[in-house]
Amino acid sequence: MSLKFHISNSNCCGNFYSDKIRSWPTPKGVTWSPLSSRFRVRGWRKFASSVGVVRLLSLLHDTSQTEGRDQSSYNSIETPPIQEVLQRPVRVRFAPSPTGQLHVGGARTALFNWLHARKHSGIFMLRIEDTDLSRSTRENEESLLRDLRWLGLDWDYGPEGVTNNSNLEELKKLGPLRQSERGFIYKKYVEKLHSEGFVYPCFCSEEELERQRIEMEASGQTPKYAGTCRHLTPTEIEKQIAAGVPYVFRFKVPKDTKIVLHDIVRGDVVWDAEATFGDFIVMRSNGVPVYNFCVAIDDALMEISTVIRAEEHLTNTVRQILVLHALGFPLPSYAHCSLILGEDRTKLSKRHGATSVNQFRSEGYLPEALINYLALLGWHDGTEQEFYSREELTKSFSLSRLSKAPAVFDIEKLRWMNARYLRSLPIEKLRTVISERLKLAHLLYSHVDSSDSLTEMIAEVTRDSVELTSDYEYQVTRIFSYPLEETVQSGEAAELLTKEGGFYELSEVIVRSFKDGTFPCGENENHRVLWKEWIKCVSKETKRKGKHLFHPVRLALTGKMSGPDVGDVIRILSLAKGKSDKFVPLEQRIRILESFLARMQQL
RNA sequence: UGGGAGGUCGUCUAACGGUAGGACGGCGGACUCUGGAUCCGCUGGUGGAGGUUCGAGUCCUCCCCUCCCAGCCA
Repeated sequence: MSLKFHISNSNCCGNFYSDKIRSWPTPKGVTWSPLSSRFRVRGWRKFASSVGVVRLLSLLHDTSQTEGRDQSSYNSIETPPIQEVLQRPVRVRFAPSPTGQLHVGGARTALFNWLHARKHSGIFMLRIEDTDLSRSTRENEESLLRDLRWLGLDWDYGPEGVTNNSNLEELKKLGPLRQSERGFIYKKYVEKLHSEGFVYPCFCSEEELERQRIEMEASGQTPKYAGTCRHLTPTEIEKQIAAGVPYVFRFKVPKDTKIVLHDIVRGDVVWDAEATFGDFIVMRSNGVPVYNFCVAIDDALMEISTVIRAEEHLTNTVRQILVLHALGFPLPSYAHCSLILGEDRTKLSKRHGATSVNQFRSEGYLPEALINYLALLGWHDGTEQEFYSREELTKSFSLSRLSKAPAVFDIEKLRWMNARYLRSLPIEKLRTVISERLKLAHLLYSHVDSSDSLTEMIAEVTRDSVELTSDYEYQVTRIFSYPLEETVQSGEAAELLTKEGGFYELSEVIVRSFKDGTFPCGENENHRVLWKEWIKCVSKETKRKGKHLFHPVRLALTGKMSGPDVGDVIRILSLAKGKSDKFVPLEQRIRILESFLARMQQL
């Protein structure tokens, strides 16, 4: 299908704005106070409903709407039936705004788009929506791209304006998909809409609009543009322009127009255009077009088959459909995915703690685990499967199985899933991860190879006690340390320090065994066997077993009350020689233990 | 407030109108030591009220609650 690129550029509207579009100055920062905080009139509705007023009012409203109106004059703009769209070649996009880091909500939207494209051998594009110049940065854009790559969500075409796939060369005609560089395109379409009477210049100042809003709220009305400039005569318009009054372009929201959306996730949704929005701005006074306009244009030019995005944009679809329809573009289909919420059931944001993909990476989550978790948040394939490889996801994914209800982000479950992924990692991969992490934390000399027996041993010993890759730092630091004094002073070992506790008795045995060379120091390849034998001998000699044997031995040799198998710790200490300077070697531990015993004897 | 979308264990989710099931968490037990490992067990839910039906999470009506849009943000 070929899309319209033709622009009617000549016949009207002169140079009203052509000069403005050239430069995109930084608009002043606007602080937005949410409407909810401006509306404090909660009480009356409760009261009214109790006496049935609301119902009565709504009935009156309904009659007034239909009364004396020619039903046939009611227009309907409808998105194509879902079945029909599913026949089209798949072209989807992820369109983030570089106003911050990629968060998990965005990542999930990107994932769903990616899965849909890959499943149907379609095209997945990345478009940067940076029309808010004051909040968008190149750093954010770069971090966005890096995070998507880390997640393995590769795009076929994007802001770079290049493609590796020779079959997709035609995409290059779109130009780079970065909205701040596409002003000239949007400008043409504003001109077209103006010449055809779909948009009009509005000279109301921001202060004036704010005043109107406050007034409307005060009188209990829904704040909406009053249409002050809608019916200005050409003479009045020229006069204002001549006087240098700044102006925006507003879209004339039509009367009696029904917007019908066949949403793949939400089903059929219907709005009355006029009841939903006042005339909305498509181009700011500084010549920069706004989100709802750019999205519509770009989705059309990119020939997007299905817009897959978050539910927060559901109502925005009305404005976008109006723009598309006015320009004669075919409508895409839409799939509005439910939102990800924080624990308090509000939209996930920074105050909910870790929410950005970047944070999850640095905290030691694996991309596969994050992908798996996000896919299952609001989607399932009807089976009870919980673990999906990327290929399995691609195979099973279906937009029609997306959940309508929003989902609370549960970091506990993500941790659990990450742990499962980490533990099932092949040993070679695990060793690489471990040695990278440990070197970064200076727990391992940088020259040590990841295939070293030390990393292998660490991988094996800590396998079941890590959930995040960053846990290796903590685990190894613990294994390397010998905090005997601290543990004793904390009082948690009090029981072991009594006569029955056995700490002194077993410490004596250990020191003696170390001195006469019968102690398994971890040098031997067969260390585990030797260690078991040694434990057995000690058990026989001291007539202790179970926790009465292991607890005191653990304390004496590791200085801690818990940790991995003590024999394995001894082996790690031996293997660490010459590979790290952050550990307390066995010999030193014995010395510390000896002096501790001596001190205790004096008391 | 107007328009729109939602509501099944604490959380994520299943259930042609036919036994409310699984997973995370929590709790308990087992593993001749520890446990953030593993295995086993337990816990706990259809927002509310009516109605239709032999039978309702599912269909109907009303109510309640949550979220989204209502900006020269996206």
